[in-house]
Amino acid sequence: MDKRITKTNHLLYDALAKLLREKPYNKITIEDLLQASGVSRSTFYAHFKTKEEVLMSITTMIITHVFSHSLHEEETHDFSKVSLFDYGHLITHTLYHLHDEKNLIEAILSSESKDIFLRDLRKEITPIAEKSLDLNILRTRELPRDLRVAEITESFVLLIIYWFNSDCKETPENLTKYFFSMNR
Amino acid sequence: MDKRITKTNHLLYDALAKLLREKPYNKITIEDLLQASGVSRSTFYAHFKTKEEVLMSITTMIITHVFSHSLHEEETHDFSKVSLFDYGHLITHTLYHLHDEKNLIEAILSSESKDIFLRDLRKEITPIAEKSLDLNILRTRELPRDLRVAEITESFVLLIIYWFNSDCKETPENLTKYFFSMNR
DNA sequence: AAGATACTGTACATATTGTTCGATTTTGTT
DNA sequence: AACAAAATCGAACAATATGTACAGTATCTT
Repeated sequence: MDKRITKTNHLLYDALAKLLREKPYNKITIEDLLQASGVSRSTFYAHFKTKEEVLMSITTMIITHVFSHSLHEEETHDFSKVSLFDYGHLITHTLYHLHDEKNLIEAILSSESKDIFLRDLRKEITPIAEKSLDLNILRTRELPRDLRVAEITESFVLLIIYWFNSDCKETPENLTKYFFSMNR
Repeated sequence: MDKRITKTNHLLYDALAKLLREKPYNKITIEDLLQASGVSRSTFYAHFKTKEEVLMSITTMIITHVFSHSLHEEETHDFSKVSLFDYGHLITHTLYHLHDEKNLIEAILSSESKDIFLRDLRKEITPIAEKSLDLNILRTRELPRDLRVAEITESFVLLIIYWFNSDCKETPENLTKYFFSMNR
């Protein structure tokens, strides 16, 4: 990948993160992004069509990083033997990775762009939740499968929101405990 | 209230609902709203500053209607005696009211405006969830209070999303059962 | 019926979006 | 080190959207 492209991307990422702390996402214009990043208009449009695409690009970057070790990617393993302990460990691990991007995630979660980020996050978590059900790691409950999957997914999302709302004070280990508290 | 204002409001509501079925919320401009509603530019700005305000106005209208009989408004009653049966009945009742606005809610939930609607919905449900915890109608679990409140609130939101996603096929009574399944 | 209030239509200033293109700088490659 | 490819810049421009102002008309309330 060309260095220049990576540089431009990060200039825009940082600019958006900075702007998100100053004003609501809806009020941020592409113009603002150009100003704050120093990237020229023509360069911007060479990469993105809208500011939503910039945000989605950030989101994808974060999620790719955070979930690089998650359950659903390790297809080669024998998951019929995954224990609750392993599973908990995976969650804890994921939370630590999320913490690496604290600044960026904080900026996103404190704005209306939050919903776009969470939408992508849910998309990533949902298949993991499905697998967890199939492997009987988490209980079925007396619910339609769709609803139960959504419930598991959302419990994780709520956890993250809670965590960042309280400035990541609690330990990932504690949060993992909460997750099981919600899903046993 | 002046008839003309009500009329203008509903012209805009209907226009937004119509547009939401045609294109994503972000792509809808005030210009579009004026075209589709037949309301003049100056009249629009006499009532609203942004299209978000129109959506919030719709949301408020729906929520006011739906929750007019809910738990947190009947302060005069003696809720130390509220039974699970009464509580379930209240949920069922609320769902029936939601169904009255099926068309509008469907349009909103199928678009990105969904998040704005759900934000207001959560704001309405949260105090009810808090009260339900205080009255021991729903269990505490081993969670920080904030997180448990969010969990209860979200279970109701998930229920609604699930319901409308499946075109409101299931009965409110069934959904109420699901709600307790998630919260016992 | 009369005064108040809301609506329309037009006009206009300003801001934002999105595209184009030639000149310049940086990069990856040999 | 030199060259070709690719990315960026900057400036200019058309098209669209936002937001305001005001004079005339229609409608409501009492």
